Amino acid sequence: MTNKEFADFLLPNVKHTWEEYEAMYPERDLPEGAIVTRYAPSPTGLPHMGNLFQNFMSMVFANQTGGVFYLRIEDTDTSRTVENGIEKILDAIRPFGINFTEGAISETEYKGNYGPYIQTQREDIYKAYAKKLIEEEKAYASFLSKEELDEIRARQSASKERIGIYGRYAKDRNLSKEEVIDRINKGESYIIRIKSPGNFFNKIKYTDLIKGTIEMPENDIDEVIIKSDGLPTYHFAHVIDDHLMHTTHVIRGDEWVSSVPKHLQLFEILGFKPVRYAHLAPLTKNDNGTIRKLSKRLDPEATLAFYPENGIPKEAIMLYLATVTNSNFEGWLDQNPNGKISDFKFDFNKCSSSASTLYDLPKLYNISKNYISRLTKDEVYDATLEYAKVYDEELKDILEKYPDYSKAIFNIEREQKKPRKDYEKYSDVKGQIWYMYDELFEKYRDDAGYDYQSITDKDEIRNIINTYIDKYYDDNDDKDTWFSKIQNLCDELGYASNMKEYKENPDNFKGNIADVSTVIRVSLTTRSMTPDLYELLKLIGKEKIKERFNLI
RNA sequence: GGCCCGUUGGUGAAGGGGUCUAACACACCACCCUCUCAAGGUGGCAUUCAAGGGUUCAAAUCCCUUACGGGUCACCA
Repeated sequence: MTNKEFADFLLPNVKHTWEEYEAMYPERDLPEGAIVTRYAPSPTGLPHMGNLFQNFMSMVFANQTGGVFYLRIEDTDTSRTVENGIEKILDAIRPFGINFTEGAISETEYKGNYGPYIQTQREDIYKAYAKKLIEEEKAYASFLSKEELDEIRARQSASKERIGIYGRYAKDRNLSKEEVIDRINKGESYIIRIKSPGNFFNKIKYTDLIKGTIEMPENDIDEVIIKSDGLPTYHFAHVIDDHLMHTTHVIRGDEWVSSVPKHLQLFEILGFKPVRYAHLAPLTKNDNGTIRKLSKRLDPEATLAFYPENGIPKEAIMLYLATVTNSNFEGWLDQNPNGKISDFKFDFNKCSSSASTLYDLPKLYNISKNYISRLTKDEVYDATLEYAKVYDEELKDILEKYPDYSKAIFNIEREQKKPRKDYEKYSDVKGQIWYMYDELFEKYRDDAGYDYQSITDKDEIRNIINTYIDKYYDDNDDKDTWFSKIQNLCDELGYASNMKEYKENPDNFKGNIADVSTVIRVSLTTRSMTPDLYELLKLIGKEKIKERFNLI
């Protein structure tokens, strides 16, 4: 029996040869230096922040080199695959503006010339290459049962040996074809293992794009490549797919670093050009002084749904991920306030090689706050409305009822060189401006509690606001006139209209212009901290100001 | 346990033999500014790079040991 016949016997009914598959997926026609990379999740659950980060990096490196970023579904563990897993992944990623140039687009469809992009639909391909290896005597059928495997592991562990199927433990390696055929005909189940040519005492070196040069022992483990259900293991599928799809760079979590010797060996055995690896450290957080991995169970911010739910702009998240990717991005953005992420040249050398990447929510919020402050009033209005449509009906109604008025509110101290930074997320908006709308003011003013600061005497408060509205306030005043009238009010009532004078002789006055302004501010809004008072008064208008003052 | 990786201020982090008594950002503190807050301005905030040892004229940067943190050792990905 020839090797070819033997391979046919072990893996029957394979439709194409590996040469045919090579021909079906020719080299991509891309510019020099183009990076082809992918996101390759298992449809076993929802993606988390770490995945988004990985996606962000992959997309950015592919885009800036004129390359390709595609989605491949690794569903070879059929027992863990969840229903609609692909849709769930797509839905979770969609709100963030991650764009795949090719790959799976639904449970059944894909776009691109290198598909299918779902591994269970590629079974024939993996088998074709497994047959090649069997023919070349680089892979073999192994009959080790679960019990035998457990026993070997237990023995190795007891004698403090390395664990795994290698060397003398790879006992099916040299079975004769006749014996293999005989056992299969008797109904024994088998899998295909690689016949590892490696020696544990040799070192291999590889250069990780992020972690730098790493030296590790050669792989000498006879790794499984085809499981008993006929599907490939991750290791085999990775190497075949990334070769056929002409992936140049694999950006993945660093739990894979220790598998690199296996993967590199597989590339070599198959005669493929290896991909370049970039291994990402896990995202961690500082939990009361201890650094630990971000956890979907413990940390809401690990879950992608957290962001849209809280009205955190996706652009801010991208900006944050950009600074996590290359920390010099932040400085660049400072120099180029209108710069876009796509204008920045990301560099693998600038990726942190530390053992963990801190995921810092306060920092994200800071970036978000700056981002929102740079938006125009129309953009803030639109984005807030979009958020409110899904998560805050009351806010949605009020924004839709008063579009122009709302935009005028958003425009206070906005669209200028150093804009006001009020909101770090769209869910902050209502809490900051509710008092500008009569409906909300009536509803919430009692609960809000008037936050008077230094002047708390009721009669004095009434005296200040009544004098002000009757004698001084006019909707048509410009800002300077408005301010000088506030000063006049102070002079009339015995408060210092000039802060410097007040600081020099505080005893000469009942208080100062800041105290008086605060009384007006609080009486109008209930709050001691608001945007520019002049703008607020003007927007609300004399009649309504009067009504609100009468409530005091 | 074996094998890998990491450890710089309150936080993130730059820097990979001399220009480092350590960039930058966030946080914090103080003062300044014709109203509060925000913004802005000025100044402050690691004599030291996990600890110890070594190489060198010279170390945060190279080497060794220790400690701590992370990852991995499946017919899971």
